[in-house]
Amino acid sequence: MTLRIATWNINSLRLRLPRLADLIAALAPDVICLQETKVPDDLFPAAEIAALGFPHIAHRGMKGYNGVAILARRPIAALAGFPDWCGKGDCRHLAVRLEAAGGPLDLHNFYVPAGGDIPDRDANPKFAHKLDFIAEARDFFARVPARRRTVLVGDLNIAPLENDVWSHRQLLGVVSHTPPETAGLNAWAATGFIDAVRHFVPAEEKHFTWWSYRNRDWRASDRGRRLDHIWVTPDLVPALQAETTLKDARDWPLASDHVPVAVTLDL
DNA sequence: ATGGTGGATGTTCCA
Repeated sequence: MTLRIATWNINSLRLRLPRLADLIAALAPDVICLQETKVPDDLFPAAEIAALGFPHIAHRGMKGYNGVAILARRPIAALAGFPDWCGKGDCRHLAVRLEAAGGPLDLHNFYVPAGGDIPDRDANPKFAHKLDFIAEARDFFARVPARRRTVLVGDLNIAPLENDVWSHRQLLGVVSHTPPETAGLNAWAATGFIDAVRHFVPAEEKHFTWWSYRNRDWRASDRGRRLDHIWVTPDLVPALQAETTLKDARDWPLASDHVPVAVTLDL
């Protein structure tokens, strides 16, 4: 069986519900992980999403900011027992178990703090929060030494490789590509994950998933970053079939500043 | 060095 998992920072689920239908039409995913839903749980548009073919939903939202959701065509079971990351009560993580050929598969959906503008943990509490968050995530995942059948996706808000940003040299001091962030993200991944997108796209190629709203012509200037990621445990690498980064979504009407990313697993 | 845009909110915060 094939399982296609998509991740997208939708930047307001209620505003961009029509774009969710576009994503489904374009990628035909089995599971969709969303970040920045910006919708409290009691206002979650579950019926509308069920009507799009995704009746199985896990969501965790709050008013105005953050918020994550996992939408599935087939049943999912929410997983519990995770930290309240950094003790903030934020809605930045959800995990579910999917039934799949060969046994269940765990799926984590993360929205890592953006980290503010100043890349200094003493001057900027948001940057400290970001570094602490990824360190706590690293420590949590390190507790299981040989994790299996696990997929981790999300807006991780860090572009770890030189070609994950439009200019490595110019972004070394910009939050999302600074050495403490990329080292922190690499340490998290090193607890037992493979970068599934770079499995398909050579590290020598520039590859982005986000382009700022503040560029007049995002495609021409192409000052992008790869902030959205899909990781899999090594036992799933032989199942990796394909990767799609839906760059055209950046030109959709009322676009998000992030585009959807998907991988297909043949399980 | 600066400011540029967008979403949710409410007279500003977050990205």
